[in-house]
Amino acid sequence: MTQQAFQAHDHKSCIADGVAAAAQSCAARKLQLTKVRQRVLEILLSDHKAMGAYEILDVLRAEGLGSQPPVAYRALEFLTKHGFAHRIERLNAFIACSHLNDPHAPIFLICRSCNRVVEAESDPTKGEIGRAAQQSGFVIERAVREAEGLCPECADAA
Amino acid sequence: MTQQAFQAHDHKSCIADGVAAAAQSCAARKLQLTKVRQRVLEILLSDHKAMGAYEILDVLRAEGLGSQPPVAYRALEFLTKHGFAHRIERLNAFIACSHLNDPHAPIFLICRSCNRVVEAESDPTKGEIGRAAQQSGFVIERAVREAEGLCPECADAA
DNA sequence: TATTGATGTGTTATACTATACGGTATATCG
DNA sequence: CGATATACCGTATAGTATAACACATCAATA
Repeated sequence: MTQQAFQAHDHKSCIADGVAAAAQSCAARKLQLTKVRQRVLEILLSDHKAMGAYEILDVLRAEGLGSQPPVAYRALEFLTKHGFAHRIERLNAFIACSHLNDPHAPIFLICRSCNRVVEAESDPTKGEIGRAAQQSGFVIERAVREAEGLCPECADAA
Repeated sequence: MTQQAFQAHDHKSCIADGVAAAAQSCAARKLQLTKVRQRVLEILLSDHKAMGAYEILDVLRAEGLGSQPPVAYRALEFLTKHGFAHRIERLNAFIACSHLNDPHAPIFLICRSCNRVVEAESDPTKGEIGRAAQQSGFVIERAVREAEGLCPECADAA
């Protein structure tokens, strides 16, 4: 785990750094980080919670950047496809990536009390899923690994 | 992995055994395996694919067992709550449990080509997710572990 | 320059997934 | 029996996601 969003940290830098890293990555890969895409990334970076597509759309709409669902979904598709954001299946929601470096296979820890989400990372072909796949000759292309529970603070409070 | 649904097997017994085991388990736990609940379980057992709630509802409707979404969702809630079926988050769909014995933490291998799904099993507190949680003091209550890819047969075909 | 193709945006309409709520019936148990 | 909980059904509505078509931009190229 390279980032501990359950703990206090310099959050402003999360946004600035995230956008800067994405911009650089897009430039290097000849991808277009357009206005809407960048704004959606900023919105996702603005906290460590997962946001629904319609929640994001509400923000875009208030800013005149688009009013219909496809606007949000298209931006989210771009961001997730290129690794700048991830989809949390359990929540039908999206979150900015916290490992904007290399291709990676995220694990998410979702606090059901404060709704914060932390992204960890580890090779899915290793571990239990990989072992199960190997036993049956299954070829993994994508792995969903999400844990739901209580973050340290909420666990203490309870 | 105690069952290899990617391979040929006596499928009729999947249904019969599954229903019998569920009936027995319900009796022991004083749960009501009502007509609709049992029928939904049979439908899920009838193949090793995940089925959407509305797909199940279509069958119920054709049989006069109910016509509105809540009918299917209520039965599915019962079945998943008591471990007779599982929800596949990645697919917004449901599948019969193949380990009708003890409480367990399933792993699913989803073939994107033939849509078959196999359930494996292993303790989620161990392995990568547990390690990530432990590092941050996160308390896991439920884990989603789903791999998408190609089953042996479809991988060979490709 | 004119054409073409690829990509992005905007909008309308619709499909798919899921639950809240109100009312009735049935089971269980003191 | 009466009380409580559980299951049921249906209506209505909420929440999530995509198909399809029109228009704009830009880069490569005939």
